[in-house]
Amino acid sequence: MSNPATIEDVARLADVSIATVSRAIHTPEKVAKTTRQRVNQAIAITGYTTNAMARSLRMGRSNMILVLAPDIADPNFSSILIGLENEARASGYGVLIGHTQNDAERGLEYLKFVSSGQAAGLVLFTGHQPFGHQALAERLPPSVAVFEPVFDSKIPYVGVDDKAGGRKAAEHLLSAGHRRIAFIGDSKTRLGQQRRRQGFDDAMNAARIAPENRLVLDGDGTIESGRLGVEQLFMRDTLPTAFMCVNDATALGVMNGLAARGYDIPREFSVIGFDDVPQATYVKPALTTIRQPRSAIGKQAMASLLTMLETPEQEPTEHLIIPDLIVRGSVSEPLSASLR
Amino acid sequence: MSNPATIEDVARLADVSIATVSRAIHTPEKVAKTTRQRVNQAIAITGYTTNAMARSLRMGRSNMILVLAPDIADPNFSSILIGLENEARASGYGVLIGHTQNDAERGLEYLKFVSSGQAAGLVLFTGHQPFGHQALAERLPPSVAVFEPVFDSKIPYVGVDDKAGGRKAAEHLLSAGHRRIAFIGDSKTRLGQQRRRQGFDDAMNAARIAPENRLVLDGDGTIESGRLGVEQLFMRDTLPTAFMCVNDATALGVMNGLAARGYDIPREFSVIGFDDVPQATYVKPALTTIRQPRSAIGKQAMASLLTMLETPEQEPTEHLIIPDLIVRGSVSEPLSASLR
DNA sequence: TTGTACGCGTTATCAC
DNA sequence: GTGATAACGCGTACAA
Repeated sequence: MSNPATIEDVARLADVSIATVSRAIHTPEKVAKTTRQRVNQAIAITGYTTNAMARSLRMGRSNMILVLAPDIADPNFSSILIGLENEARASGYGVLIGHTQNDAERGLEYLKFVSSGQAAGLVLFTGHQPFGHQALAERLPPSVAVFEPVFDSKIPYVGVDDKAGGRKAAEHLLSAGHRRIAFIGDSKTRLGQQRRRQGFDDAMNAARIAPENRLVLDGDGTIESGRLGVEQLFMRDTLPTAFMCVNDATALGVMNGLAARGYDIPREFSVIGFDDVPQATYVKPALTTIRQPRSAIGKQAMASLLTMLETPEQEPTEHLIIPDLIVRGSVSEPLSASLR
Repeated sequence: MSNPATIEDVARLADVSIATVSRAIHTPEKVAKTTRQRVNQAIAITGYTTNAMARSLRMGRSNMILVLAPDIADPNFSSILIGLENEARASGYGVLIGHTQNDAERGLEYLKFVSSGQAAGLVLFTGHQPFGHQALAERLPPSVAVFEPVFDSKIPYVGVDDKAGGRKAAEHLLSAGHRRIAFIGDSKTRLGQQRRRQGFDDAMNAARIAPENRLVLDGDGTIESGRLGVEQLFMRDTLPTAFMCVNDATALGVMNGLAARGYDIPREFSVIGFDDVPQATYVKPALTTIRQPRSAIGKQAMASLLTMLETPEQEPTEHLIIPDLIVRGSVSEPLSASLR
């Protein structure tokens, strides 16, 4: 008998019906002490564990949450994940991760997984809807987006307040005395990046910085895009005194590009990032940045998802968390100021 | 009708029995052209997708592989994962990730997942058996271990040849002229670490280095353990001229500790790591190390697992891949040699 | 070529 | 307090 024991094996051994076994497990108070004991004994002997699949099939709902991530190596991912997991586990849910690699086929596969009821809810780390059959995509289970809002959808988003964070970053640069600032990493499709850009603009407007002193460059948030931004800027007439980067990866690229040209940070150029990835502390000088409250995001996102599961009628809400500025070594006053 | 369409909805619409629908999907050649077309049309209209859960329950086998990882942020993990995924997908399997955080409760949860047939196979990234019910642990599905062999078990291991790698690293140090070398990161429980240590010993023996010139320190493979190793060594009389670290994290810690004491690498001390994590290139000087052939490991591991699934009678085999030495900037000849 | 009916392991609704 | 039994959605002998 190498097959896992079923509820029937237990029933036979305890000499009761399978109904009684099920009751003994889920509503112990409704079964007589003595029978309950017999059942428990039988369970111990057979090593019975309820078959989660059959259970979910019958109940039409599982206790697993699927987290969809395009890139598992994203330094933001793991700590958000831990927040998600801890909160889920506290409510008796388990967490499974699907790695989509930004690939439609893989997305479809996971979509089938959830649509067949093997997951009760979905956490999207992707910034877009999972691809796949139209029919499947329309029947998404309760879902939340973390880290990046889902473009063009009504999926509730839990994450950092990008606009407020962007504003904080820009203000830090301004208060250090910078007046000509480059924003690296504008985007037409990524909502989070757009919002950070908005915060930047708000701060610049409030400080009455003329538009020609705002150098805005596109970028996709990669290290390369940061390097590229530096190159593009050096081909222009006017250089900024500070770089505000849409995220830390971009900032790392910018620092890299600047270092390659022999410039000293922060003496000659100031750089500020966004996210506070682990890398930010290792680089020299350590990167001043805006910190993502990652585990708080995970915790809140899962909490939202779970309430959606328990009370489906309730309208889901966005949850924006204001981030903190982390001052390290990559920002100082502009060179021109100290020359005066 | 917001519920997903079932096979019965399709059958009704195509005016056939569910058996015919099932056949039309799985053995199209066994159903008449005209009926097949009607069925396909009905499928298209309803947006039907077969319920993977019911299917697995009926067939007693799913097409998902579960990957168990204690720490999703391990820089070694993601590229091994991609190797696993590509290979799995080529054979029609999907990959799901369970993050155990080295926690027994979580391990048990995932164990239940597989034991209820929701995953056909298991990939262990943990270095130990998943914890849980004895009964469950004994009924593990076909499994392979990657990255780190599973201690005290017969689960086949696919990974780097740690001993050969350890030997290569030591030989590199020796051929640079070092004769007093510290090994940081010995372990009594972790097989991979032990094997690297063995390779180290082999090389030292072959070079006839006296045991008193081998400084072996315990360590758990974390950055902290590297720092700690440096501290411990500096409290002794004799210092090594080179550090062979059980992995890159340890090496980073060692470099960190050395830098904190104002030493120059590689002029005053040489350091070599093992793994070749992304970090290794960013640090200064860039770390000379042994490279894990990560995606090859993932590919081979999944291939092994899949053959175990298809032909269960076959004896599983270990698969050791010889790693390459990656020479960067953290090793040079010992200071004493250049002083001569 | 197609349809009927059973079973996979549960839970829940009835009766007793 | 307990036991039959009907679902959940699917695949597949077996019968037609």
